[in-house]
Amino acid sequence: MNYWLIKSEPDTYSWDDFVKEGKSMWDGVRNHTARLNMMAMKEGDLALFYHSNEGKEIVGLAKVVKEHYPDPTADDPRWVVVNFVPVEKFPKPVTLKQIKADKRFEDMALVRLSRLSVGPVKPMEFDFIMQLAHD
DNA sequence: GCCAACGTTGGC
DNA sequence: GCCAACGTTGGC
Repeated sequence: MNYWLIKSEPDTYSWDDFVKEGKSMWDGVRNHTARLNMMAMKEGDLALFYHSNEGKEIVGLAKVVKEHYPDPTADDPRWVVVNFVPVEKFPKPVTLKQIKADKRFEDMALVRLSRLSVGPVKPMEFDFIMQLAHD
């Protein structure tokens, strides 16, 4: 089981939109590093759902229900999508500010590669986030 | 609105 | 194949 973090601008696609749809095809990723991460995702992997730009906080948890397949919105068939379903909305969203202030997250991809839209999360980091999101 | 980080493009 | 110029993303 691996853990991930996926970013979305809430103006474009928010957590509420995601819940309303019940399922999401994560399309539009046009970055090679992000693509590699998507291709490494397995069914059942968990992903933190982050609101970039507006909010700048991790708002909930999603689960991979379908592994990578070609992105129907792309000209080039090498771009891929993954399907997610919502698992849980966090009672206490974890803000980027909190994460940056906490030494346990200093090596986190979210902090070090701020522009990466789909990044890995270490099991320890995932556990800490889950604690912050629920206490 | 600015700027840093990063990716892409195009001239050489 | 290098690198400068430019565009985009995302935090502040």
